[in-house]
Amino acid sequence: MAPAPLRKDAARNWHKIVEVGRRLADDGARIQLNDVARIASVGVATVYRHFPTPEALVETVATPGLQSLAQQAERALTGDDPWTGLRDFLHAAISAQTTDAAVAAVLAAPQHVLSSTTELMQQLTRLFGELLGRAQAAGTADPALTPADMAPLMCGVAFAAKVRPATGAAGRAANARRYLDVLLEGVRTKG
Amino acid sequence: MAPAPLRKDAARNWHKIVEVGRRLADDGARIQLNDVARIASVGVATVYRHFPTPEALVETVATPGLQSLAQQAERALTGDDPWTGLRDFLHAAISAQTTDAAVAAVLAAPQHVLSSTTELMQQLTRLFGELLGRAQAAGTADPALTPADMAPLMCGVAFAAKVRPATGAAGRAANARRYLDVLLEGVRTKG
Amino acid sequence: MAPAPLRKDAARNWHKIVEVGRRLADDGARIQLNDVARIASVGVATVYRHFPTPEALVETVATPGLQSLAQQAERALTGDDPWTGLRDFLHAAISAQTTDAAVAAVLAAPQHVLSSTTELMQQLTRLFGELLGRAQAAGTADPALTPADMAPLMCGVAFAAKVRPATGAAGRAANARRYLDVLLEGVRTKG
Amino acid sequence: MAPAPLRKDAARNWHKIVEVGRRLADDGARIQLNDVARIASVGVATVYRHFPTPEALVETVATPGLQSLAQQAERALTGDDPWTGLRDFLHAAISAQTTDAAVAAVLAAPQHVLSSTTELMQQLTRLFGELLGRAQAAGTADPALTPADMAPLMCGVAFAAKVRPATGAAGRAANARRYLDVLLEGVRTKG
DNA sequence: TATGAATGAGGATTCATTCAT
DNA sequence: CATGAATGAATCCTCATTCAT
Repeated sequence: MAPAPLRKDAARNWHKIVEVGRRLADDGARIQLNDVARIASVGVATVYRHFPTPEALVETVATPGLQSLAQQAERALTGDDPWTGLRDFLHAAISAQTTDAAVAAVLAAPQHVLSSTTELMQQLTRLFGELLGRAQAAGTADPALTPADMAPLMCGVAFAAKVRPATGAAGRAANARRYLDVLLEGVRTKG
Repeated sequence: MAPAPLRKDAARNWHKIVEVGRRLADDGARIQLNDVARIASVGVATVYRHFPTPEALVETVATPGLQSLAQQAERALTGDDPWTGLRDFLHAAISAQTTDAAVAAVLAAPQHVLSSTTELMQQLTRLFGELLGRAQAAGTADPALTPADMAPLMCGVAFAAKVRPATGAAGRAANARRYLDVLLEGVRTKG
Repeated sequence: MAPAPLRKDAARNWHKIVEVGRRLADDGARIQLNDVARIASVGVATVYRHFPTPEALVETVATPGLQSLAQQAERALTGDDPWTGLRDFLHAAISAQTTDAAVAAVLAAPQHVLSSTTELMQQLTRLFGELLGRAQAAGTADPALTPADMAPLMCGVAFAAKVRPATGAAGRAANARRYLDVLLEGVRTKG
Repeated sequence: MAPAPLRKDAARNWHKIVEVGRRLADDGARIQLNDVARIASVGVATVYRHFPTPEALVETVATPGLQSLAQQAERALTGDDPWTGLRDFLHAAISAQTTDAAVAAVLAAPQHVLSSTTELMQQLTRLFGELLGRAQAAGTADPALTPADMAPLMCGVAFAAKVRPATGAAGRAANARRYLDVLLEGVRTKG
């Protein structure tokens, strides 16, 4: 989220660019670095220096959301009830994707251009795995699932909510929650 | 699937174009009418006359798959066990999406350009609804779900399988089936 | 105006095409033979066989108007007053151009593709010359003008009226008349 | 006529483009931005940035001619003899159109894309009106004419000269002058 | 002769990226 | 480092004309 140490003016530009990137990513539109530059009132080359590709910008935009997600996972791991921890975290994951299109894009991407993003995603996958593993060990989660299934499943839920016609962001978010609840019912092992 | 009655040579071109369209759609790539023309060894304008937009071609390519899906739904409705009917049909839907990228694209599209596609999708939604309704009436499916939820959920499952790294088409298909089974477990009402 | 002797069905097509050509020419739009074919519900090649180029069609459309103009010129030559004859004929020429865009196009064209049009235009130029010559001989028309000036001047008046913003065809025609009257005042030799 | 303040290299390109535009406009041909780019040895997009449409380029090319015309009109208004002022100015207007095809195009266009051109044309129409009004007040010009008639009439004269077959630019210019003289004779009120 | 599908060059425009200032 | 003009390949689409049926 924070740029490498930069001169003060460079840092200001960096922030302006990321801010605009966030706005454009939210529209779901494919980001064009030229547009970003124009809207941010910054030279194109400045954008290109900071973010060589649109993906780099998207990943940067997504970083805070992903970090917060990782923190929530770690907090969930400290709780007593494995199932509750898993469930609450997955709700957070869906909420993050619904709120922040950049997070959804990065979660669904087959690979990443920033090494920091790659690390973050590995961390996230590990945390997903631990949460799932705890629940499986407790006998409350389908043992057939693997850590690598969790992120894709979350992307699927978010995608389903995007496909489903809905009125407004709130409606879409509500659908996403419903769909996640159905899925969780399938993940949970019935006693 | 079949073109409007055409002259023999026109029909040959139509088929060549659709064939190429199917190949390109399978790659998941965004179809470019110019490429289609080149690969099909046909003039650009010929492609444009038959299919004014890429969407028109994709929908045409998807039509047989969607029709076959509709037939399977109708057959499923004739079975005795509501749950089995629903389950088998949803497996067919996932299989169709995994096999035929055009089907996946059309199912996930917010709207369609061919009136025939629109009708087909309405028919499909209706059949989805009937299958779901029968299962709900029998007390074996979550009553909170609506007919309009089914297609999005299927798109979500297919998307999840696409996001999940896998080796080969077979691996992806297997993942899709696993994910659908998890979801079905969530849809099914437990006695 | 009349086609060369044709089979009955060919003649019917010829008329349909010319009729559509007249409508399209009236819009002032550059005629496209393909559009003509579509609107006339006739094959493109049929249009091309009858009229190899748009100009051929335009000239054909203009022919009746030009012929009627020639007749009016000949009638004007039989009158007693040279000036009245010239004046009335020029009014007719302006009216023809205002009414029939094809006439205006042919009159302003540097050359023609149909030999019949070429002949008609030569005849018209000759008649222009005779009317002008009579008036000049009577001392009522500027002797500096030549027969070859008349058609261009008429085109100029029609063009001026087209440039001048006006409401509706009637307004444009009225402007054209006013402009012609001013010009005639300049042509007329004052006693 | 002058570009907005530009970087030195940008200004050089701007001038090259306008220069080529002037040459192509003189041919009377419909300007194609792509040709302009090629002939000016400049990227297409460079032309498009400076002049989004051919009209914008034509209007820019015409601007110096129109400005000079406006200056001549203002000078003509300072003279003692209203009729001489009007006459000389109209000769200048015809000469400008004959010399510079872009001027003719802009004068005849129903509307303009550059606001500067619109303003220039309004100014010109006002000056036309003042010159005409002075002559009418002095009883030497047809009171039926309005300011809005002057530009169209000048376009008509230029058009007539273009229609009239002539040898070389000089011949065409001579015809235009003759036609204007005839028209002026019609405009002038005879004592 | 009539048809209309086929052609593919041509035209307009955009966009990601580089580079001179 | 910052700027934004320049680039030109790439894309999308139309149209006049031909030719197979």
